[in-house]
Amino acid sequence: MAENRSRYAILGALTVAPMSGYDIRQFFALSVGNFWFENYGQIYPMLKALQRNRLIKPLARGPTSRRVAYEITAKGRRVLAAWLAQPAELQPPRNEALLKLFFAREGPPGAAAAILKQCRAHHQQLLMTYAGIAKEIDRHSGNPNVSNWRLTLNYGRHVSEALLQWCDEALKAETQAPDVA
Amino acid sequence: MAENRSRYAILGALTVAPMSGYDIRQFFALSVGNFWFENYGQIYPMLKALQRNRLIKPLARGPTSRRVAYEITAKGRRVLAAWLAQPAELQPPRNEALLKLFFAREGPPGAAAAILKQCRAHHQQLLMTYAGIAKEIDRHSGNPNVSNWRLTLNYGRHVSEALLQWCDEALKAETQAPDVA
DNA sequence: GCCTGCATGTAAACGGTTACATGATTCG
DNA sequence: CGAATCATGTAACCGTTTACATGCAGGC
Repeated sequence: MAENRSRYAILGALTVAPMSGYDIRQFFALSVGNFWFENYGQIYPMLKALQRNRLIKPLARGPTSRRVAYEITAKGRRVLAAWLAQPAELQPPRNEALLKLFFAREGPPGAAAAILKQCRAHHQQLLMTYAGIAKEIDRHSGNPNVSNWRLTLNYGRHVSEALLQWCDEALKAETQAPDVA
Repeated sequence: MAENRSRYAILGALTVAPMSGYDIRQFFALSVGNFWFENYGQIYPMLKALQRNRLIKPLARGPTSRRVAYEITAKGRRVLAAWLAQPAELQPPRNEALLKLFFAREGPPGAAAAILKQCRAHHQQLLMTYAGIAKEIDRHSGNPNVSNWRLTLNYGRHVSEALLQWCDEALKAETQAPDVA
């Protein structure tokens, strides 16, 4: 398995602003939910661990609030930077849709077509979501991070457009020589 | 986490031919290694479990060999078909490369460019691998599965071509407005 | 005889998800 | 007051990887 990426994801989130565990989850869900996610079961224990290693430190909290926000330390930034300098893991090892398509002949008639249609709808939906995100990004021009936001957004766009085309080609071939014996 | 897909992957492999645990690992590594993989720690316990549930059954083995091959039963085929009829999980939740790009400004100068170059080389390499696989598939024309093999192959081609283009666009933008402050 | 590949397996650790428990705050 | 949301956390479980252990078979 890949090494503990939640550690770096959380450190990265804290470079944007000091955050609580709750904030961190919101951050991932609302900003980069299309390619990253963290849940509480990872976040809270990791915050404790990062604090023990002095990679983050808690900010003083108001006496009325339970909320504990953390900020990244200089050491934390170094650890994050070292990770960012490493090559990334490209291409996840498993793709369930392709596995199903590979064995589709063993499924009911039209199983392959069903997955292709599901895939098509999925990426069409994604492209609409991306269009919304693009507008959102445009509203923050001036922020030094917009170029990186557009970068990750364009990744999704390229992939979804390519896969829409793939679905269409495959569905066309499917109707000409269908699975149904 | 997604439900136990190793179960179905192994059942699917056994529809191709009766196989031993060793064979199954080879099968995934050599045929669909670009989008699926199983290791022994999953395979052998799962074979026992599948046998207990009567989804597969061991073939008689020669007295000289330790090798135990399994074949899928009718019940096993039904279970596999039921799974194939279900919608697939599209788009894995985590993409490490995009996470790194998203926080690239926190890394050393040129961190984003380094990842983009790595990505470019990766997909160029993949496209060459795919060309080899295409030739391999052509050699099996007549096999009823070739259409599905081409389907999964084309998925990879579409994605890699799209991402090559994405890398080039991104690297071009990068050299115009580099990360290096 | 030795090395490579065939072949089967297990234990421990790790990463990640899910479900649950608890209670404060805020707003209508 | 009640509902939604803020907020923190834990325990159990599951899936997956890694490392290890064992030994046979075939070819150089």
